[in-house]
Formats: sequence, C-alpha cells, structure tokens
Amino acid sequence: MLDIQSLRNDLTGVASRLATRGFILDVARFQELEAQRKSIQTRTQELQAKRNSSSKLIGQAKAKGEDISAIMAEVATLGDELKQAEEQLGAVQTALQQLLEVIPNMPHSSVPEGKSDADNFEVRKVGKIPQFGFAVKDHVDLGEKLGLDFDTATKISGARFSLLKGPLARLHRALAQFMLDTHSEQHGYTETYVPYMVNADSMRGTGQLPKFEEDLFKVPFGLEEPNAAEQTRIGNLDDADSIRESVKQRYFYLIPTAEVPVTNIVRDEIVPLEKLPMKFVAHTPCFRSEAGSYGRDTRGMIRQHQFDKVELVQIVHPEKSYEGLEELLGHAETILQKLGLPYRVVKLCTGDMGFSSALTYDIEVWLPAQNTYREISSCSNFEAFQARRMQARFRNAQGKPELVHTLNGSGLAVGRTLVAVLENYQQADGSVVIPEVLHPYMGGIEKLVP
RNA sequence: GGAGAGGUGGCAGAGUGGUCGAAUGUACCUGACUCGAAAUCAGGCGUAGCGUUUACGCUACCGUGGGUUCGAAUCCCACCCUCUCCGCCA
Repeated sequence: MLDIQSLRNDLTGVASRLATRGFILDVARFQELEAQRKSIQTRTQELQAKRNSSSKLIGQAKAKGEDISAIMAEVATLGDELKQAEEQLGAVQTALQQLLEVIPNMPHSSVPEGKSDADNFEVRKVGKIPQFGFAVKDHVDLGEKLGLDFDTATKISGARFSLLKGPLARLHRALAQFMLDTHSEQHGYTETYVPYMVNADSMRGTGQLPKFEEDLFKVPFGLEEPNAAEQTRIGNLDDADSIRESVKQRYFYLIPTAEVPVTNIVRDEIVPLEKLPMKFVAHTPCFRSEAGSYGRDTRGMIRQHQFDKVELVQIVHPEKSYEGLEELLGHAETILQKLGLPYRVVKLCTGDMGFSSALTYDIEVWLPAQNTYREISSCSNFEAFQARRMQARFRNAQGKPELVHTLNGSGLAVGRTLVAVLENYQQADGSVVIPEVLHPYMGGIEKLVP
C-alpha cells in the first residue's frame, strides 16, 4: 500500500509513475473521495466534540445535583445527526481504503520503463552454456525413464501436478535440503517452519489480497453454510448477521509462496532496532491456481499447481534495503553457481514487475531443451509497501515506530531447479549426472540411470 | 467435544457508566547529584487522523463487530484469540 500522504502531496506525479507500469490511477475518483472525506471528517469531529463536552457537563451537573433537563434537550437531536455523519465517514474511508489497496507499488527510480519482459534489462550472464554432441531431450522425455510420472499425477489430482519416484524424488529432496543448509549455515538465515495455510489478513499483508484472490486456493473448514445449531441461533437472534459473517470467514488460503507466512512474522509488531536485519529461510510447498495461464507451459513441471520453493526473506532498516536486495540476490545466485548451472540476472522493467514490488531481479536458468533462459528465482525489494499493509515497524534511533522494509527472493524454486539439473546434466544415454554438491544428500547415488 | 479463566500502553498490571487515553510498576529519554557509573531525586514518555503548521487545538483507538445510553475500557449480544482441566486424536 502506498502512503496516502504521497497521493495527497503529489497525485499527478504518482499517477504518471504508476502509468509506466500499466496502472491507470483514477485521479478524479481519488480527489473526489478525499474532498468528501475532508468535509465529512471535519463535520463528524465537530459533532463528536460537541457530544463529548455536553456529556461532560451532564456528568458534572448531575454530580452537583443540578437540573440537567436544559442540556439534555440541547443534545436530543445530536445523536441522530452524529450517527449519520459517522456512517458517511465510515463509508468514505472504506472506499478510500479499497482504492488504496489495489494500487501497485511505485517502481524505484532505477527501474527501466517498459511494457513486457521483452523490455527487461540484462544485468549479467554467469556460467558456461553446455554443448551437447547429441540431440538434447527435455526434462519430460528424460524424466519418463527416471521416475517422473505425469499420467499417474493426473489420475490422482489432475493437470499441472507431478509425481516423482525413486532416486528422482530423492534428488528433489536433496536440492531443497542443500539450499536450506547453504542459506542457514553460510548466509546467516534463520531456518523456519511455517503454516502452509494462512488467514486473509496475512494474504492482505503481503499484497495477494484483495486483488489476486483468483490466483489462490481457498480452503473452507467446517461447513460453508451455517450448521444446524447455527441455523437455530440465526433464527432466534436479532443480530444474526455476525453469525453469518463468521461462517463466511471460515476458511484458509493455501500459500502461493513462503513469502506470505514468513513476512507476516512481523505483522503488527514493533521490533527493536538492534534486531534488524532479520533474515529467514523456509522450504515450503507453494500452491497456485494458475488462473489465466491456461495455454502456457502445459508440458512438464515448469508451471504446476503445487511446487516446492526455498524462500529467503529479509526484514530490514529502510536505509539498508537496496544493500540487502543485492546481498539476497547474491545468496540465490550462489546456489546456481554451486550447482554449476548457467544463468542470467535481469532487472525487470516497470511493466513486468509484480504488484507489491519496487524493484525486482529475476534469475533465469539456462534450459538446453528450450534453448533459452527461464525464470528460477525472483528477488524483490518491497520497500515499505508490505510493511504499511502489515503495520510492521521497528523503533528507530529516536525511539519512534517506523515502517520496516521487506525483501524476499526464491533461493530457489526447487521444481524448476530439478528441471534445470536434468536438462543440463543429461548424457547421451539418457542418464543424468548428479552435481557434486548434492552427493552428500544422495546416499551414494552419483547418476540417475534409466 | 465438555467445563472454567482471560484479552487494557514496549512489558507487567489497576480500573463503583461521567473529570479515564487510562492509576501504578518497569523499560526508555532528559536533567540534578557523581571524576565516571550505579543508586537516588525531578521531569518527560502510546498510535493514528484532521485543522493551524515551532509552541497548539480537536477526534478516534482498552481483542473484533454490533447494541443500550446524553455519556461505555466498564453494561448487553455475537465472533476471534489465549490459557487451565477432562475427553478424543496424528
């Protein structure tokens, strides 16, 4: 969420910067709501002040045993007027809040303007692209003989799921463990185990809600309708709405990334200055509906409803967030380097960035079968955008609460790393050599053999 | 699932419907004392919004949402969360 002050102070400036990322801010509506808010709020507060002082007078008069009927008469009409004003104010503030919640973050000044991924800026290429003396296979063809089974996954669940068996499943686990160990032991991250289902407040905090609900899996618990006992109570009570409301809220969301539960660790917290930076790493499954990407990446395990990811999160001092982002990016790159996978780093242009991000680097790994680089990690600085939604703060040197900055990045997406290992380490006979750093995790297996 | 207790400022913890944004303690900041520190003493110290823009004034916030009332931290209703005991359970 943007600071409403920045909109008040420089509405056209904010609007034009947001336009570079393809977001059209409804300037007129904001101005209208702000004008309404201002007049209604002033009026409401005047009425409240009057009510407070009158009530105080009544209290004092009563204490002295004086006659209060004169004051009572004066206040008689105040109640209705005030109630109406408060309702109007509430409505305007809700409307403003809703408008604010769907405005994306402001791109950092260094972000190149552009419309799509074609306009992203290549920062660097690392590693040597392997040359094969034979026709390369993609991970689906390779995996077929190595324990990768899409047909059975489809039977069990449906499209966009995968089933791994034997040493291949172990390789998947080895990758996750290797990443987790590297980040916790060498990069200073605290390993965390987190809930995979979260409430709506957490989703709102990191920016998935309210705008991107269709990308999420929503899981009801208990009945979706009021149960028999609740029906009875609804029938008997005057304010049945609160029961219906609580029934409606009886659900969780499956996390689309560990960013959600991990970043929300600091939601509604004021952390001491000396606790910054906080660095967390978590290995979790991620669940995405992939609504709107129906035709894309239907082959293989590139785009799945469920995949594993090792996620890095940093909670940092506002002045240190860009430093932190470079560091975090380096941590993610380290994994690719240790695995010997060629990759490149790109800085996303304004049009390709995620909703909450101020600056994003994608790391793209080389996939020989596709003869191209594919995203395997995304590292972002959200500045105070998430922190403002979460009310995540620290106590600054002056002792005042101030919003933290939040960062995160994949370190890495495990499924796609598996794909990259299979394709880059394939041999002519269809076997796959296991990168050396994974050997300690593979129980003596150094090669996947059909 | 059954029974009970409780959610108040950074923390702890008071609060007969009126002068309570909230005692007190603690932490923290400033000053005094000290060579310095500790101890002691004095003062300050919540968050957010609005209006004047240094000083100030007003408003909201005591788990959340409703209700009663001229007036609610305090009374009523619902919900959420935490803790204790019993039962069941991976």
